[in-house]
This record gives sequence, structure tokens and C-alpha cells, in this order.
Amino acid sequence: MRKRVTIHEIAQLAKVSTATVSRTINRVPTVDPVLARRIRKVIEKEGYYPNTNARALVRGHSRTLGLIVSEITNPFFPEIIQTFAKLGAQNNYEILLSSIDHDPRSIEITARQMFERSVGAVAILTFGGEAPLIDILTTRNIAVFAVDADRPRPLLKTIQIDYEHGIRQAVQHLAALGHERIAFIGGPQQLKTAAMRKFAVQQCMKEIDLELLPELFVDGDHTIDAGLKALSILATMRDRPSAVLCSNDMTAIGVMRAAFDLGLSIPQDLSVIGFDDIRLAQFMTPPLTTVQLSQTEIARLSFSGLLDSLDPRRGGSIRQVYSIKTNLVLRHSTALAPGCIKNRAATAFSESD
Amino acid sequence: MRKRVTIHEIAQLAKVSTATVSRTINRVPTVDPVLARRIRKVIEKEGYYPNTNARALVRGHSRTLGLIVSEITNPFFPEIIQTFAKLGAQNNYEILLSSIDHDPRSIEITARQMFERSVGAVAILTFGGEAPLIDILTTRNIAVFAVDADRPRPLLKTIQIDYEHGIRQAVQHLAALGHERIAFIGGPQQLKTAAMRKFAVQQCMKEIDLELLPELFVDGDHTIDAGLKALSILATMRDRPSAVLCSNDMTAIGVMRAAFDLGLSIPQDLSVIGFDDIRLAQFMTPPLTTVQLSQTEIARLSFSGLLDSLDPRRGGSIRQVYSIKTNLVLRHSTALAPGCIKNRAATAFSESD
DNA sequence: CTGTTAGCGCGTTCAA
DNA sequence: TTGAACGCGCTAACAG
Repeated sequence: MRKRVTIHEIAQLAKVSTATVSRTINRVPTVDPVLARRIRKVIEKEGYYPNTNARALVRGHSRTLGLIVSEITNPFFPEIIQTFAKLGAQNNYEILLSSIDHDPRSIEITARQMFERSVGAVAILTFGGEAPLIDILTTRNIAVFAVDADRPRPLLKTIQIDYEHGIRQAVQHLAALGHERIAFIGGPQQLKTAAMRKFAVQQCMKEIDLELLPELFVDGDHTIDAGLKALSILATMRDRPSAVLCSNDMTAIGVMRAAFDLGLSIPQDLSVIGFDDIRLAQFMTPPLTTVQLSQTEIARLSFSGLLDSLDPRRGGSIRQVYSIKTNLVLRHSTALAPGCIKNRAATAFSESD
Repeated sequence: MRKRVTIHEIAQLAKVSTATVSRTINRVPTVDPVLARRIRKVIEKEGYYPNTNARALVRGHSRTLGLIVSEITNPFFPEIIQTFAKLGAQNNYEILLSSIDHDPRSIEITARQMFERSVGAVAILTFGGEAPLIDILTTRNIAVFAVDADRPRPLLKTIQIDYEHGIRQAVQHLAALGHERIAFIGGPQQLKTAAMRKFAVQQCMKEIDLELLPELFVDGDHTIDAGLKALSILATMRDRPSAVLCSNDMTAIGVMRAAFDLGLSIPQDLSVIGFDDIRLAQFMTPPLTTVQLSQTEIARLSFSGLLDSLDPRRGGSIRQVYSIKTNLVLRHSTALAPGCIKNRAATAFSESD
């Protein structure tokens, strides 16, 4: 219930000036070790904590890093947040978390918060729709780290995600299993990452001369519900796909659920591949084969990217573009295409039991 | 790239004193509307944002609310965080999020952050292990809202969760379906909420004279993995349970996955009930019957609890103990016990196909 | 209704 | 190596 302890009281009790206390706290090397110990003891005893607001005010910046995500409710993001926060704690940075949604005001509010708080740098991991935010922030002189930004510039570092790498593996895996009618359930196409994923799928299919069936490309919104609905539609087609590629794991989970409702068993009747590799994926029934986009890797890269921007001495500051690969993780949600020639024997066999 | 705009420059440009600018920003009603408009225009034009650090410094507290959770990686929490953050944005509060894990240092770091930032009040939604934090925080005169705190006191409001209500429904539901060998997979017993859940299960079983089989009560740690392992063990028993009650949904998801691996089908061979009702529960296959503990409700209550603590005029300040009920949500992961008398006909029938 | 002034708690000159 | 003094940007008295 006591009032807050200030640096003055510590100074008085330790019989030194506030300046010396300040130096001790900030580990300025020129303080007499004996004095320093005495001061520390007093600080300890009084339970003194420096006031972050005052420090930030005088310094002109707080030891705070912004982290902007979308859809904290999608398990992909909490994983990122967690490792980002852990790194923050380790390096003595506070994290100002903000999530922006479809509401246009939210981006303004977010920018405001970041700015008002004098954060030094912010990571924008929304995977789309970040352009205006980047502009606002960099204009105000704060460093930004973003995913798939068009091109880096001063104050803007970016991480380029190689979607094709993993998606190619997925497409070819499906092709190898004899699938010819492959559906793709995309994300919202205003979302850059979703557009890029879809594009990569199309490219990879062309590469191996797989026919692109427009009716098999449907867009969702990266939610379970979207996957559920999309499959309901795809499944009613006279010539339904034997495999479904999804723009993210949540969609795939919806697909699996819908398949269950429809009496389609995975992978015998329908092969499913997700994207992201959220932790949950491995615990689905059956375990979901998916294209991994490492969440911890993203968190790590963006964190160290921010640190670099803040402290040019860290050497890496020249580095503007980081990159990360995606990779297929094989689990048990895919199988030979039903009716596929390669599958004849197996089919005949299984039909007999 | 321009330097930060301050209140002084706004004052100069608008040809008024800084005090008037300040009043305008803070909507003090006594400012001349004409002046106010002129000032706002300048603010707009210059893109001025007040410096939160400076405001917090002079006011003695920032418009910030602390939110402490554990395991942000468990989908239960992001849901809470989201609605808490939304309420924060609506009411013009910033949220300082912190998650504490098993590392004992993390609680100290967290307390420090809250204190250094001069947050006005903090919600501790860790569901256990919060006692030391509560002490530290209230000692330093900051209001706290916690779950299942032993007893409220000045500066400590609490939300009492009625675990029994929903758990009784679950237990009786299972009993009504003819289950007699009911297993319970608990959470880590140092976690208060886990202990309470287990206790409630035992009580409710006693109430209806169900025998408590100690070998069917195993403890996990609220992760999918724990559920998976627990069922692997339970399933190998010579006389295995026909139903499993889980201390949370993640555990139940693990159980479902293990059941699949073991070739047990849910609910025919094994009934499963979860706890929490995370959003994912309804999308499991089959959809998981579970005891709902509303995440949005928790977020809402704790948020308004904090607001009350901060502003006694809000009337509700006398209220120290909030409460919330749990309720069974019936979905499709439970069925009549195999071999149960009530089930004879159905069993005979299904055996014939 | 508006301007002047005095700090909020701290880091950082500049002398000593 | 240490201390005195100034000011970061803002709000809250107090005059006017």
C-alpha cells in the first residue's frame, strides 16, 4: 500500500546523488564498485523499480517492440507470439502486441498505439494488408519488419517466404499418388499470402502438366468453417476431386470434418493436405500431411531483424531480406487415388473385406 | 523521417498555449469550440499524437491494463485475449499482455513489467499459481482480478467458477448412458483449477453412488500429448473404462487421437467428454461433447471488474466476487455404454451389419 | 475560458 | 569518479 519508491529516495538512503543511482542501474562502468554495491543493496531493500515511462520519456524511445498479428484466434499466431515474447523477455524488451482485423479503424488504432508508446521497431506478421501500416510507421521513422513486402527500403526489412518449395512437393506428392482431379481451397484473395499460395499451386500444377480445373479452385477465408463449406460443395460435384489442397491448416481441419460428415474417409476416399503445420495438425485423425511454414523460425527471424534495425552495430543491419523455405511434412492424410491404375490391386483387395 | 511533433509546436501553430491544446485533446468541456476546432485541425495536419509515456508520467498511471495468462499456446487463452483486447480498444485502454510459464523467473519479470509500466490494474487468468503474483501486485497498490482466489480483499476481486454445475451434468449424462467404469484424466495437480475439476468429478460421482476407481483417475498436464498417453495406458487395462472425462479439451483431443490409433471408435467403443469448450471442440470428429466454460464471459467479467476497480464511481466497485457457471454442451462424442443393458438391443442390431 | 508555471521520474550533460 | 542542474512531453494547479 506504500507509495511508489523513486530514484530520489534511493539516492538519499544510499547517500549519493540520483545521477549515481541512475548510472548504477544502467551499468555505466565508471561507478565505484563499492558505491554500486551499497546502492544495489538499498534498491533491493526498498523494492525499487525504475519507472519505464519516465525512462522512455527522457530517452526518446522505450525498450519496446511492437508485434502486430491478425487473427490471434488462429493457432498459427499464438505460436509465433509465444516465441517472440520469450525472445523479448530474454533480451529485456517489452512486447506491445496488437492484432488487427477487418475493421479499418483497427489499423489506425494500432499505428497510434505503436507511435504513442514510442516503440523502436515493429514486426508486422499479418501476412497481407500491411502496406498502409508500413507506410505510416516508416514515415514516422520507426523500423518495420514485414512478411513478403514488395521490396525492402530503409527502415523496412522483410522476410521472403518460398511458398513454391513446399507446395511443389505437395502437388507432386499428390500427382505421384495418381491424383488428377486436385482441388484447392484458397484463402481470402485480398490477403497477399493467400494469393501467393494459390499462385504457387497453379504454377506447380502447370509444371507437371496437370490440368487446372477452374471449378476445383474455390476460395475460402482460412477458417475451419470455410473448409467445411468448401468441401460440402466440392463433394456434391458429379466428378468430385480425389484430393484437396488447402491454403492453411484450419481449412484442412474443416475439410476433414466435412468429410467425416459426408461419410468420406480420409485418406482412402479423399486425400487432404494442409498448409502451415500448426501444432494441432499432427494430432488430427488421421494426422494431417501439410506444408510446414515454421512459426518459430518466423518469430526468430523477425525478432533478430528488429534488433538489427535498432542497433546497427549488430552488424546484420545491412541484411534487408531474409528468407524462409516451406516443406512438405508427410503424415497420414494422403493415399493413392481411388480408381487410379496404381491403386487397382489395392482397391480390389480392400473391396473384398 | 521527420522528428516527432510535440504539443508545443501544435500550440505555436494554433497560436494558443500548450495547456489549451492539452485540454482540447482531453476533451475538457470548457474550451471554446472555435479554438478547439482550430487546434484539432492543426493536430490533424501535423499528424500529432500525444506521447503516452509523458502522459503516464505526469498522471502517475498509464491507461494500461495488465493481462496475465499461462500457455498462450492452449487455444483456450487466445480466445480470452481477443475479447479482452477488443474491450480494451473500445474503452481506450492498452493491454499489456504477459504469459507466465513454469520458469519461476517469469513471474518476477511479469510483476516487474506491470509495475514499471504503472498499469492500473491487472487480470490474472492463469487458473492457478497466481498467489505470489497477487501478493506482489496488491502490495504495490495495484488492483487485481483473479480466478478462483481464496478470498477477496481490498484490491482483489475474483471470479468464482462453478465447476460442479457442468461436471455434474457430464457425470450424470454418462451414468444415464449406462457407463460405470468412468475414467478421469486430470490436469497437473499443482494447478488449482485442475485440482478443483478433479474434486468436482469425485463429488459428483459420489452423489449418485458411482464407485470411484482409483486406477481410473490419472493425472496429465492439460496437453494433447497427455491425453494421448493417458488413454494408451487406460486402454491396455484388462477391464478398460467405457468413458473418459477430461480435465480440458486439449486432453480430450489427445484421447480422441489415441482412440483412433488404437482402433477404438468414438463414441461406440468409448465415450469422451472434454472441458472448456474451446472453439475447436465442435470441429473434432466426432464433435466433442464438453463442459463449457465461456471464454468470452471470463474476459468480459474480468475486464469490467478491472474497470470497476479503477473507477469507483462505476458503482459496481462494491462487488468483489463474480461468478460463472459451467454447462455441459451435448455433441456427438458420447453414446450408450457398450454391453450396457440399455444397449443390448442396439448392440445386437449393430452387430448384424 | 485561457495562459503561466511547476513538476511527474529519470538520463545526461557539464563542472568539479 | 561524482553531483548539480536541466529538460524529455505532458497535465494540473493557479491566476488572470
